[in-house]
Amino acid sequence: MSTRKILVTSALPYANGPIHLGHLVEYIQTDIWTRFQKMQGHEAWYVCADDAHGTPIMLRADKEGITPEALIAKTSEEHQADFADFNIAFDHYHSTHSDENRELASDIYLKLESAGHIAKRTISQAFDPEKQMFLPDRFIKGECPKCGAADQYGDNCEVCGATYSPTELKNAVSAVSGATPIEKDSEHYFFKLGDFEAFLKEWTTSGHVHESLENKLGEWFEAGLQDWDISRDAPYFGFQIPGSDNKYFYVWLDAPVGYMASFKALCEKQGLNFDEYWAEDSNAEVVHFIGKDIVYFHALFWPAMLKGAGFRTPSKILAHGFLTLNGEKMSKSRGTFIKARTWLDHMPAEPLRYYFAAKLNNGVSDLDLNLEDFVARVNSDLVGKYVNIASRCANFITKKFDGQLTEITEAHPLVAECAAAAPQIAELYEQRDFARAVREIMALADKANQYIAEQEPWALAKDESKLPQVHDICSTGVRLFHILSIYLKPLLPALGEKAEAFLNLPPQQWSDVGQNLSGHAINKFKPLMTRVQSEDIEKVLEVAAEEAKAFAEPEKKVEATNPIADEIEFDDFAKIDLRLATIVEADHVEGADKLLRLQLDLGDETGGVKKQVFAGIKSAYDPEDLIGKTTVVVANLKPRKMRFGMSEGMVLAAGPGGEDLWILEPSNNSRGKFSQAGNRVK
RNA sequence: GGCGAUAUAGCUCAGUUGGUUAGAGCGACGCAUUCAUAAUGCGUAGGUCCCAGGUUCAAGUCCCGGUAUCGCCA
Repeated sequence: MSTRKILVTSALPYANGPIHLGHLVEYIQTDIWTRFQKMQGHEAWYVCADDAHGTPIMLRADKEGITPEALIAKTSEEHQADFADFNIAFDHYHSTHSDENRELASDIYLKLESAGHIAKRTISQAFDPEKQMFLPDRFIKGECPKCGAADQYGDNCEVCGATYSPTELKNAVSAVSGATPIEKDSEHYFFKLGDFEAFLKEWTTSGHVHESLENKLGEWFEAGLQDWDISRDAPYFGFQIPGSDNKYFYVWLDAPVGYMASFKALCEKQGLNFDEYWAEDSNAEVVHFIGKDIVYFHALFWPAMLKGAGFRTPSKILAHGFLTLNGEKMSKSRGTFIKARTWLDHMPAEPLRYYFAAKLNNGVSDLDLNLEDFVARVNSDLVGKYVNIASRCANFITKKFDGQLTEITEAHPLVAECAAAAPQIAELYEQRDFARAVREIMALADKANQYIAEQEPWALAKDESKLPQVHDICSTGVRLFHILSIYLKPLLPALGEKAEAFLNLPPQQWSDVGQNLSGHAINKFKPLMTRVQSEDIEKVLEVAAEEAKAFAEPEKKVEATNPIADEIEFDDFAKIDLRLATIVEADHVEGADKLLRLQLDLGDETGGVKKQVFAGIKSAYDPEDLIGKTTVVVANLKPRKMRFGMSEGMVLAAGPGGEDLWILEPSNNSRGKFSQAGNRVK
């Protein structure tokens, strides 16, 4: 088998927040695949970086009173600690805010520009006059133009699902300063994606992306490839575009370049040849693992950029689905948003690696973390089946045979069968069908346990003359455990190391599956892993629930502008006779700015009392809309002489004033009954 | 709203180009066993393959319509 050169990447996590379990699906998937390739003896490199640019990071740093550089340095440290503790073994972890990335992004841009793939034109965009900055869609809030829902973002409505442009939003405000955005012109730079249509059509349908994504890509082609806006105006945290005054690369332009930049840094560290992997004629493999949400960037923009700048294009874009928790989308407010660190505070990393692997295949379907299933599956498979094989054999070897294995016949049917599965399991790893690989491996573990149960070494051990048989059986069991350990090692690197320590073997490669352990001395068995406790899961969920509260509360912490009045006795309230009344007449009052004159009918219960009331609701109601409505009136208020006539009561209304004023109207009840004028309000 | 994906046992999932009686693991129940971290082995129960049409000798699988869930809309 020839040695492959493979550069592997995971999508770059954004430096604006912590790593959560959803992120980990991808990093664990990528890590398993890369570890597998390394075990095969291939030259595989796994690089990643923090995605450190863009408006959200700039604003967050501003809010925290630190520089963006300080913010991303802090985040990077946290991200790397999280990854390390999940045994994600990057060969290099970089940042898109790095010299390598600046050089590469500029280089790619300049090449695209000189080849005529960059267009410049002026567009009009929302601008925050207070902060003196252009506002991305996500930073404009207002009312949905379709359904009127309040507090919606500038791109789509979370209530009715409508999509629109920020300029259509009603009563828009800047989420940054609260100011009303204005429209402002600015020159933007565009990458002419359409120039690459023919290339991309060919590229995307020739095995570089998963076929289930071809439909989706087809849609995009059908809609027509549009120019991509790659510039942002200052202030912006990013790289200045060469040859421009105040234009910066849009974060998504330099993000994928970060893959190259991280690898470049690795090259300097390891003395590798960058061009061997990235030159146009490179025969190395470049494999990107991504989530299905960013296929557009990786399957269209990215290969087009590389092609246009004279670099090689990716070998594979591998997209996975999203993580759900107990069947539901992870949500910060519902307390199902679990950070990597929260998990690690209460649980070991490897069971999660195993569980994800057991459910990952090469498709893009979503993956559910069912916590009950997780506990049962991990304990049953790993402790009950796999570790148990070593555990039940080791004592005999240690106590009766001084830790020495016997002559193991590789021709033993079960050993032969187990070892013969190597190519098939390797192929499943290669195809990223980890779920199937896990099933195959566990089926072999079942067979090992069956074998030991049938042979009953514990029964034979009672008879001195049968000890050689016991030795054979248990040595075979250990050998089977050895093979299974190699199969599981990409998934469970830490457990694999413990297994190697027990087996007294150096770090195992895939080819060691065939290694004969005859006469080999093993070490005393120590429990390799402990069972996952559901109480620990509970703790994780409790912390997530706490965080959900903290997430929800700040919104409620508003200053009381209109505090509740002093307490009163019931008698005080009972003195007020509130009645339902029908508005029978309503008209404007000559010479009054705020008043409307209402003629009210207080209904039969009052003996048909009619009252004239002047109400200060002109700013919010037209008289004709009021006629026929039933409302609430203070019926026993002492009449008061006003300039325009007698006011014999008071209509109740709520709201701060102006257009924001609402009179009260009784609602129909659930039994379909209607209230009547004259009913007392109590 | 447009487009896409998914729907199979209590739970999590397999089911290859349509082809006998729809499978696995976990869970439940029963039995056996005690070397092993209450770990293993044998067995039993459990399914209207989301609903409704259609194609076919034959549909979990193909086609059409619907429902639900999820995602994407640069």
